[in-house]
Amino acid sequence: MLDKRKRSILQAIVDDYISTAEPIGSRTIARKHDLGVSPATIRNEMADLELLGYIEQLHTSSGRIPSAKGYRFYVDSLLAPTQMSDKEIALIKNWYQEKTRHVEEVFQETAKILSKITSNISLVLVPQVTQCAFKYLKFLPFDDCRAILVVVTDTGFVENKVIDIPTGLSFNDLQRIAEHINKRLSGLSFDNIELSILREIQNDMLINVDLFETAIGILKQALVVEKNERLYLGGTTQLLSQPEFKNIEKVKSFLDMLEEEHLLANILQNQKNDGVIVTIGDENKYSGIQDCSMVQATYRIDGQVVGTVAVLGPTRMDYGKVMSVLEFMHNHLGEVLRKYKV
Amino acid sequence: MLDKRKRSILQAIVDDYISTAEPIGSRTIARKHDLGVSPATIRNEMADLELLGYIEQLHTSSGRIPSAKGYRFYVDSLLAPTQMSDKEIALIKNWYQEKTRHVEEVFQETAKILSKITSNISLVLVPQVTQCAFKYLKFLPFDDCRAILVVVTDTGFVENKVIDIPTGLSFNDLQRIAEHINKRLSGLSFDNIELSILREIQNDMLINVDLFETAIGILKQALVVEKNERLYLGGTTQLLSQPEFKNIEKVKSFLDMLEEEHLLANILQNQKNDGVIVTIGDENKYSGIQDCSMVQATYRIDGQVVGTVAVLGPTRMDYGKVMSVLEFMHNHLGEVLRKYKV
DNA sequence: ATTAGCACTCTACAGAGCAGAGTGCTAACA
DNA sequence: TGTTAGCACTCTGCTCTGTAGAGTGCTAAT
Repeated sequence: MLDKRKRSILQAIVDDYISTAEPIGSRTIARKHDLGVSPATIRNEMADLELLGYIEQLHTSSGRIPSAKGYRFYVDSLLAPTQMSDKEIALIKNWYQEKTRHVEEVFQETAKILSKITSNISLVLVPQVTQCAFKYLKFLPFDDCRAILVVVTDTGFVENKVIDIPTGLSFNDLQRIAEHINKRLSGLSFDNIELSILREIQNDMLINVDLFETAIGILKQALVVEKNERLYLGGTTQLLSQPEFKNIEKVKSFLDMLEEEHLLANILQNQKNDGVIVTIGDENKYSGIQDCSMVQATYRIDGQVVGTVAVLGPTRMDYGKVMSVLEFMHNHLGEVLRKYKV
Repeated sequence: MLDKRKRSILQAIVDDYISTAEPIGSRTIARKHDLGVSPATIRNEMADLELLGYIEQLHTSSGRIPSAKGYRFYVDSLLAPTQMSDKEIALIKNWYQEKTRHVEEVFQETAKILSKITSNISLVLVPQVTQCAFKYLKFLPFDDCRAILVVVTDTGFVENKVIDIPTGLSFNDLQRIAEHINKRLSGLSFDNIELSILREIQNDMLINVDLFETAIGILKQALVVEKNERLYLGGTTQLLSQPEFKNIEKVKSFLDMLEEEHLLANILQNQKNDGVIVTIGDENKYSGIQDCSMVQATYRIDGQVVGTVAVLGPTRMDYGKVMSVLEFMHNHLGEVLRKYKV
């Protein structure tokens, strides 16, 4: 365990580096932070800290910057848990009120809010429909050869698709099929709708196999659609403001990486604990972001975890601020979704 | 009118500059293009071309680059109209087939295709629902206090929203309201649905003013939703590959500008002619893109222009390629939309 | 244990010098 | 008269050099 002075010095280094992005020297610390000791003493302490692996040097005569281990210690032991100010909270609530009418907009605006406040990239993982329960589906008339299929979940997600009516089927047939399916599937989560159940329904109905396949195909298609586009990204342009992305090549490869949406979605999905989690540098499993840090938080509807929000940025990020914002989202995003959507 | 040799030289300059992004000197032209004259002669011709305003010099001893006027002449008189190769066309068609299931995806993938092929930013302006005709609306049950409103247009757009059932109204009341509205509005374009008609309906129905206001409010809300998000952007990261955006500040201000979506949407909407249009440099009205060029093209469904696609990039863009791709979209996007959507 | 002093190291920046590419002008040539 | 070779000139971009500034580690004194 570090003694008090070492902790103060480490804290000074991390704080300063986060705000200036410049390596910190012993004189700077002595000047800015009143530790009551001379730069020389600080130098000795810094040499110790470097030996212990908490800070690093870019070259022999440069100041020190925090290592991943240093950030980790800072986040775990030095950072006083802060809350967002009432003013900021009011601002966010107002933002939601003004800009969101649709569910999708809540996710999108959440991504915008997060990136705006933290000046970093934000990710919002949308609840997967497969975790919701099927409520009913319904066919609406469109014209002689087409109909509109509407699928409704218990959480109020509504998905629709214009479909061709299979030849040989009347609109009434479709309605009968819908009724049957609804009777059997209503209340089941999409994850639990297995082919076996669908087969049963088919037997019950004694209808032509082909027609049934078509109907199920349509249902599946609607589900596929819902699965897509379930990750909202925000603030990719914020990158350009960060000094670590002065190099345009770096920006490019990073943005290309971001387009591999499913990878990011996987990372977010794998969060086990409920709450705010910080992953620093090479603690990240996914190599594309090993020189970045990610702070993520789950959010819940009716007490159940349905999705994750996250902020991704250079390891040199304002952990205090980012964590407080995500803490807020962790506690309140469910409420917002509830209020605006369903 | 320029004589043949001047035209060849101008063409050489534009072609080379488009592919290398470097100013072109007289020797380079003599070497690469077999014009049968010495660099000195070319120098004289270039001096003339500069005087006439077709080319420019960055500093006294640099090579020449095309001016806006030069590009204009190139596009109008030097560029042989090219068509996309069969291979490319097959590639695009295949892309649509694999990646698009939903209408929205057609727009999104169109943006991706355009930016990928042209290495520039692409814009896809989605048909506004207000140009379509209202077909019908329908309420679907959700729970005791909420219902789902579905609005259907004649082109197959379906919009839905979960709404609170106004207190005092039963689900049956909603259905009666829907029937009435459908009877009166079906077939009208959204642009033509004026408040006056809505008032008439209200009188017909002899229902409580408040309730009616609520119903109309809901309808309007659905329309507002449809109006949003009608511009798809693609390939913003392509910018970073262009040498004119080496400067990171430039990239940043440009991306910020792009976020003002409505401005871009306006530019695209104002296209009067049906077909492919090229706007070079300061021919652009909107100052944010006056050092860029934009190539835009309308697309049609059933012969009627419903939207615009465009490619935006530095004036130094491959006009031949961009124009051929947009020509293709002009002719075929309607088909694709028709095939995949309705 | 702390600190002042000192020699040393590394970066960032500015200026000098040079090679390379390009130009305009002039005079010679077909 | 149109074309060309030759030449002096200009501007950029690169490398090299020197210097100021910040920072370090070590040593010896407090």
